[in-house]
Amino acid sequence: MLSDRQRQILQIIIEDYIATAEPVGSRTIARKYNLGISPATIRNEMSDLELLGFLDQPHTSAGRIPSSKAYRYYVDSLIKPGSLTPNDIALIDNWYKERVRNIDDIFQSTAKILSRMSKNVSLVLANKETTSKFSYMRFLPLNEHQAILCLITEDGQIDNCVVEIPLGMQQDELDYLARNITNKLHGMNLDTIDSEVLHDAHQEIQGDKMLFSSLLKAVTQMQQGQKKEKMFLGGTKQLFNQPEFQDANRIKELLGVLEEEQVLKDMLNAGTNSGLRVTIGSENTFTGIQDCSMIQATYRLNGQVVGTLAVLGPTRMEYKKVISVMDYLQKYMHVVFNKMSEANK
Amino acid sequence: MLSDRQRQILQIIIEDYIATAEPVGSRTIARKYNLGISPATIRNEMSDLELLGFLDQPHTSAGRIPSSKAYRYYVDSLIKPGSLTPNDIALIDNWYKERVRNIDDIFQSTAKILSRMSKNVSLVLANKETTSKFSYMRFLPLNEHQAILCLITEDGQIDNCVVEIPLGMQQDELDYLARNITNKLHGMNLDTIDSEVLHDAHQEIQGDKMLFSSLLKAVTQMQQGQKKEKMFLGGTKQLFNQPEFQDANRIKELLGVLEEEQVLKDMLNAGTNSGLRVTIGSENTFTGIQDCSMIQATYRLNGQVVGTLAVLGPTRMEYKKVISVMDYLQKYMHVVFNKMSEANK
DNA sequence: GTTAGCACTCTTTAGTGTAGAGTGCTAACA
DNA sequence: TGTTAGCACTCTACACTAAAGAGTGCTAAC
Repeated sequence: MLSDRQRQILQIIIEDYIATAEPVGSRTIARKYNLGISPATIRNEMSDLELLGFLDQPHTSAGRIPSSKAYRYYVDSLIKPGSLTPNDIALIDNWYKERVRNIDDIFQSTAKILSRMSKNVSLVLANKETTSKFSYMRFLPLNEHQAILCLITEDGQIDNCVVEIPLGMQQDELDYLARNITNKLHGMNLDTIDSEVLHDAHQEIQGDKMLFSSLLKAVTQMQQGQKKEKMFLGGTKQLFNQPEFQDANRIKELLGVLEEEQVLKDMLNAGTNSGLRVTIGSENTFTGIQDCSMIQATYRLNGQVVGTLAVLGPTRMEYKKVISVMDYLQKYMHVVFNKMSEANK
Repeated sequence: MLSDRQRQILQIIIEDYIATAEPVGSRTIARKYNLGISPATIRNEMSDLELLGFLDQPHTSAGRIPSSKAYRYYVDSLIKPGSLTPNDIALIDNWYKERVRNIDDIFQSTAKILSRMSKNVSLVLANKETTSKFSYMRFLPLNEHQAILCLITEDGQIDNCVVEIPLGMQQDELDYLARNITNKLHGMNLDTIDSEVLHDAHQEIQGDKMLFSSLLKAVTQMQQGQKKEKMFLGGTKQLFNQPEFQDANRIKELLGVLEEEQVLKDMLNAGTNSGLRVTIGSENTFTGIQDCSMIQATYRLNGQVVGTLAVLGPTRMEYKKVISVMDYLQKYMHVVFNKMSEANK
């Protein structure tokens, strides 16, 4: 529906605006880019593009800036999948080598490098929703009155809580008890164990309420530990170097959004189905970021969603670059994760 | 060294400026406060106070604002220990009742209420530096190749790591090993155990490097877990509602400071010796907050520093109110902590 | 010692003029 | 019919000016 020339002009305007943050005028285009047509012709095309809703004009004597519709068209139809420069690739590779010790480090490092390369805020959500299977339990002695109740899953996770020993109960009785309960629960998915399932165990404990509630507490604690979502933010300061966020009130508003961890989580979880998701300006349903764009990608391991990466910035964002970076990071995380699980074997 | 009248005028200027954030002029004072003297007299006194270094003048035709020296004098000599309003007390009491489940909740809640009542940023540093004594270790079975190494301290803390079982070694051999090492280490302060101390243990393991390094790893992991300082921030957004922080660049600078967790920790740890510490404006040695004041208090339990509370804001701070709030919170945390350890008994 | 009076200083706000950038329209051209 | 040169027009940004307002410092009188 757009002519080749219109597409060309639109792309130039978008990319020039992304680079300079200044409205783009017809003369600028004619001067900077060699299209072989005069400013007047460009003006006519721009006028048409504005009617079609692709361009906005801040005021009569300013150049044009791209509308949300233009960015959408740009992302969907104009961008060709680019690749990173060798420099960028080397930067990322070294980045991880120096920093990664455990899983949290991976997410943390990813947040940092992502914000650094995108010059915007990065959000990394670690979904630790893994469903492990219950293996066995033990009471480790502590003192006369207390013991440590340990739950162990088949994949080697362990959780514990301190319990009161019923008066007069000996360690061998506790061991017996642990064995019996273990027999009942062994091999069960951790998240299917609830107070009802534990009811059988209750009989083992012969109605000792304290012991039972401790057991329940340890189980739910472990379940929650598994479900935990962790959010890593990077580059808040950088975001406020963007020329669109130089106003104190705007900064405060954005800070408000970034402080609400739950809102951020909701935002990231809203688009976990597709591979890569770009939400542009007014497409955002969350208040406070309607002049922002967000690019997010989920990262899966063995089919399970392990994390979500996202970059949040002004609609005037380097979509091409950010998308390439996220693409690469997605692949890279795979490698890093595999290395890590190798190391744990 | 100051006359009664000078003290009175100084106090009025400070408190008026704290309340309004506007330079205070001689006519304003004469109009608002009934001192029985004319603006001209007040002007003379103000002139003297300026010479003495207590007042500054932004420009010739503006009123006066208090200098750091004035705030210092105010805090040291003019403030009378005030008490909170019943409203405030009720607010705090309810605040904790609703929110506190575990230790981290206490710190988190404290940060929130502190920032809310001070209208500035609150910092709460939880020093978890407790030195527990090593009790015993165990190898819990996991699978043919791996076991879970558990370290238990006398106060019931437990830490673990997954270790490779040397080829062909049986569980009873592991148990034997654990018993022997336990005999050597039992009762030792956790932080005195290092690779040298573990050398004896090394002989027990008969030179198995893997096992030894796992043991070392578990011990250091546990030591680090003990040392962990945790920082809770509250009310960043509120700080930027203060009229002195309405400039985008100033906001960015402050954000930079608040993002540097290590700097904040150093700031808080710098004044842990005294009970209550007020650092005013240029007294601050950390860059970026030289127009800020910080009020901090350490919270001790059984003589050990458990946490540090602090409020960071512009030098124009409601010292009186903040000091009372921190006073109260300090006492209140004591109560909450005791309740918590009661519950754990 | 206190105070009224007054000149002086400085900020703030509104208003004016100008340069510069960019557009839209029209008429001429290929 | 598409393209372009030319020109009037619009709007912003910036500099400059003027006037109002707040507050001081000084002096002379009480």
